[in-house]
Amino acid sequence: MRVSIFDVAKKSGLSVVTVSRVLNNSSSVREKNRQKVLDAMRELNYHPNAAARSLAKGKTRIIGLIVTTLQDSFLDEVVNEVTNTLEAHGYYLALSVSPGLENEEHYLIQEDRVDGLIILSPIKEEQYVVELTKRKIPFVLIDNQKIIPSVFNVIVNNFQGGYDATRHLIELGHTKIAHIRGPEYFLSSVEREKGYRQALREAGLQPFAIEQGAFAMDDGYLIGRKWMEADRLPTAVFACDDNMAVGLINALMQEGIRVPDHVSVVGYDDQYFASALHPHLTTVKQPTVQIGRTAVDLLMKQINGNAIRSKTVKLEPKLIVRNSTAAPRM
Amino acid sequence: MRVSIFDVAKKSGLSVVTVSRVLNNSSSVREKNRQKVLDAMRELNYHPNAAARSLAKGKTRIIGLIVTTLQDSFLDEVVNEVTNTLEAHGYYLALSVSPGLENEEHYLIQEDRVDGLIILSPIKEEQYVVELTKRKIPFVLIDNQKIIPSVFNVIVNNFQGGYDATRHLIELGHTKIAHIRGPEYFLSSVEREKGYRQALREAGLQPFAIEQGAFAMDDGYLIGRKWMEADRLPTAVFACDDNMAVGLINALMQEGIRVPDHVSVVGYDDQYFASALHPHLTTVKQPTVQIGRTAVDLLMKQINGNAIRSKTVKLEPKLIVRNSTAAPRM
DNA sequence: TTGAAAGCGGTACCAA
DNA sequence: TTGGTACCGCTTTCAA
Repeated sequence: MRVSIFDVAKKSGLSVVTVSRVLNNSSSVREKNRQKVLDAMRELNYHPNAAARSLAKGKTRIIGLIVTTLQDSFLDEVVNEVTNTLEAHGYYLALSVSPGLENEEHYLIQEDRVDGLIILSPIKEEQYVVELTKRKIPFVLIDNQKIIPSVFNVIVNNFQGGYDATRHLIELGHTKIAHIRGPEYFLSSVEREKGYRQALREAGLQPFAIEQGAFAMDDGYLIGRKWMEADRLPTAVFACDDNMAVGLINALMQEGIRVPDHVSVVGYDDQYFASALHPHLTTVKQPTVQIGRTAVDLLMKQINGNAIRSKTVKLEPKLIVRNSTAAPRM
Repeated sequence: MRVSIFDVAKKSGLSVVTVSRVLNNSSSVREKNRQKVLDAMRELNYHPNAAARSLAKGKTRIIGLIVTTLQDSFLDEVVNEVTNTLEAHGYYLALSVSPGLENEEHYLIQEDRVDGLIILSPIKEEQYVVELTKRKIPFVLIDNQKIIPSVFNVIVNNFQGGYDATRHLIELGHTKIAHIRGPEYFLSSVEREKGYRQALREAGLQPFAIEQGAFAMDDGYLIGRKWMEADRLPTAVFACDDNMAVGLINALMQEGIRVPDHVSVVGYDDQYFASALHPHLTTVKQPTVQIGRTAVDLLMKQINGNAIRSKTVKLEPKLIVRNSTAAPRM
């Protein structure tokens, strides 16, 4: 038989109300009685029932985080930070992997299982926006595609990231700088490319080449091979993500073209494997900790009805210089 | 104001009981009335309250999956399979990242938020076993360290994996076969090494060298450098995981030693990056789909009180031959 | 500081 | 096939 709050009340000789107060760290419980209650709980091996608490309070103390994939270093750090920040607020994280909201039947929102939701890099964000707004579930979008002014979101300055990466190559003395961009339906890809172009323009340079891939290592690899076969290699490349950067380096090294001696390469995202491989990849790191913290912050403010300055928070990425970039050979 | 089952009852002109029946797809509701209820639900934009249902039923319909890290391709596939299999059983998955059960305060088990738990590659599994057994929460361990006969677990035949990997190298004609093993406190490491040794023994060969790493790319890299500096390279290597295998290849290629032309390398786990990099890594793949399915299966049987043959299910890994292995040069 | 009683939103039993 | 009602376990008034 399940141990309920009544059993604890009986055992401790106090009422369920007092037990409940102890459970909620309420003030106004005589210390002596609090101890009695705690003792009874321990002896009975009592654990409160989450469903009953949620029902009575109208809150679950759970925040959902919906991600589209688990294959990303980015994710790991964001999840950690979100977990920790939430904990400080007395909330728990329920992670859910879901490619999209096809049937508007996601269990987290279906029955109000969460007090709020964070949605990471959504593909079809509008669906979430519509559904969650309708259900009045507070939510925050991270790294979303379209900026909807009425919606809370945390985004990263991708233009700046592309700019900084390219600027770094220019400052090293490169002039033949190519770019491997991502799919155009990702806002981030487009912005990074804009940053690349802007940096070149300011330096009076032309793009040496611009190729396109879909964030797969093989895309970078094949582009590298193509360049080598055409015997038209840039001296520096800014790739829209680490996968393509590593793929490119892989192709070059295989043919004995050394990075960064012959070609410098900059990636984007700071994936684990990219920093672990030699040469350690120069890349642009997302401010993962800040992203996680900010998202929770925005969510808590919504839930607690606090005033909010701006619904959109834009964070800055950070160039991390490692060993895949160097001055060009003369 | 929240829309409750009473509102639906009123609107549809039926009782809450009937509404509840519709909600649970109960038989014995006149089709006409069912429609009335459904219409009312739609009009009112009604969504049942999960907490109330859980409380009344004594079940949450949620299964927790606790993982120690998100940095693993293995995980992604298992999670997908678990999600799908659970769905077929009418359950939802709540994923939680937690390094261990330090304070025995994991929210998933703290307040019976789940009907069951799957724990993936736990470090300190005893803590879970003790706590969950005490709370009578059904659970299944995946890839656990110690086999506890009284506990349900899904494990993989790591001995076989090590054996197959090594056997593959032997069959290619290699005789100078080294091994990079993992930390000895992982049962899987120990078993894979045993498989390696057994395969060699059967072929009348001696280990060419055995080094140890901690599943980091850099470990493989440094071991590779060490071998090269000592000018004592094996012609084939079986690494205990893909990270170390890739790190090793990285070191070799950097010095112009070609894989598999000069050295063949086999990894373990089939991580995404390992199969994407060139040469595509020959590796041993965990049966992720089967693992996920089996774990859910064992859990459901526990929950439903079905008879169970064996509490431990051992699955077989599978060697995947790609381009990092070839016959030795004469 | 404490407790009695009325919910929170469903489900389940029993009777109609 | 339908509905009245007790109840799931906890929190929240309100009064003492």
